[in-house]
Amino acid sequence: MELKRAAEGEKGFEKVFAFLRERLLAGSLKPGDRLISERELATLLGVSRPIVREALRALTVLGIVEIRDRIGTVVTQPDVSVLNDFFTFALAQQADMLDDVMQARVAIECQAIRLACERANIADFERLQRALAKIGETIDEADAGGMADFEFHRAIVVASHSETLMVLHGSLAGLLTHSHRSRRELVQAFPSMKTYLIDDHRRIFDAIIARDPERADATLRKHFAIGDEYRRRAVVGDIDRTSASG
Amino acid sequence: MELKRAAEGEKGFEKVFAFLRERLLAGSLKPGDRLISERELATLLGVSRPIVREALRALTVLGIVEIRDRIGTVVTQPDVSVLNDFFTFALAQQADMLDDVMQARVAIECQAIRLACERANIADFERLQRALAKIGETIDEADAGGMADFEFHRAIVVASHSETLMVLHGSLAGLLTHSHRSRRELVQAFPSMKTYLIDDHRRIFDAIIARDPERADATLRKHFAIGDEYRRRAVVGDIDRTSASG
DNA sequence: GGTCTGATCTTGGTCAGACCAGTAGGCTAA
DNA sequence: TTAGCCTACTGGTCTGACCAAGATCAGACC
Repeated sequence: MELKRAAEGEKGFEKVFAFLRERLLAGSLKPGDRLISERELATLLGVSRPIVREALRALTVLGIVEIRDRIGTVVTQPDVSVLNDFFTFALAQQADMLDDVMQARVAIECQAIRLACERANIADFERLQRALAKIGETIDEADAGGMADFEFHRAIVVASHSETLMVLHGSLAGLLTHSHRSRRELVQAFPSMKTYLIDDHRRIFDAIIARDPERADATLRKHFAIGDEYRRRAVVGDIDRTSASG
Repeated sequence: MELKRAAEGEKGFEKVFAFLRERLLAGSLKPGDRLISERELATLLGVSRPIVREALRALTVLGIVEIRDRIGTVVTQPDVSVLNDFFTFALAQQADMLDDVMQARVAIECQAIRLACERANIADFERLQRALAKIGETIDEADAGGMADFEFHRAIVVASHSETLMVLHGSLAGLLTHSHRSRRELVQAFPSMKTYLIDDHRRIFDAIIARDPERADATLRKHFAIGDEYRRRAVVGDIDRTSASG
């Protein structure tokens, strides 16, 4: 049935979106490629231009393509920054999602550190070393400290040389920054956290240098656990009883 | 007279998007609320309806609102599943990345199995049990066997009760179905794989039942490693020397 | 011959008005 | 009162048009 429903049974928007998704997933549309013009796309798929624009706009907010005024629409390198939009909205109402996303972060980093132990090269070590040093230097600054912390963890993922892990980790970064920030703010209140932060990252670094995946994973996992513990105790005002860091 | 010059100076789409974002972040638009009609929104902001639709479509792909045909646009509860689109696109553009994507899958599942050890309930156990049984039943069938294999691993992630991990795993799964298939095809050629497949999954299941995260993680990790080993040896035609499974 | 300039084509950005198809709610008729 | 219809409203879409500015290339100028 349905006379106007073109070849596929999808609605206008879905049709265009599906058409583009197909090409994008199949690889016939790669980053850097320029799409055909909106008008052509419209006539090609038998829909109106506003519909095409809806689909392109959808892909834009997904960070898949970029609409350049008077130039055309080009496929972009997947850019995780768009996810900030989503996170911003989502966090505005559903703050409990943070813990859940943190699980994914732990997953990514623990796998990354294992790979890093196998694959890390001199450049990776140096990056980790720099980040480690920075953590020490900025231990008293909330903002810079959080940044240094993030850079260290990011360096771990980079050292894994796994593009996929980097993409996923980058995606979660939006949430992590919040987390890192608030964690750092605890430092001001609880001096014992300084030791935890510096020593823990040092141990993690050492494990990578030693190329010991099991130890690295375990150390990193413990690092996260202790961080959780700190935050939990901070809520109830009880801190400085975290002895089991070794 | 600068007719189309927007009051705020933003382009049409940005204006509408910003307008809605404001209300959403401020909380004056909460999940469940219904937006005013597209027409009203258009006249209210001094833009055309197609522009309003672009903005609404953008919010739709971000999972913030839902456009209901002939009903209206309502604010939805944010959920991470919208990231599925993004990840699918983003990961698809790394063509040779199958092995790399596998790393992410290992990451997700190993974290999931740890959480599963803590959080799994009876229903989860039952689902795992069913999947385990199915693996045994379909050990000689490539297609059904691959499906059963996937279901078991999926059940692990579901048992983690982490929405984020489920979403990520779901995204990766699509890219790895091929992998499952080809692995299963090895079974026909190398009988020793039957034992590996059945016993390994059994051990994984047992570890979850025992609620032992470390053992579960290690067992699952070994499971993946052995699978890799099989495939590697299959390439060079040398198989059935995989003694180092214990 | 080579370079600069400008008209023209093309592209995205937007608008206005229109029609369709269901949905919801009020109104009418039984 | 109640069943059923009618209409206003909603999203879904199309058509055709105009604008502004980058891209292109012919023709003028050096």
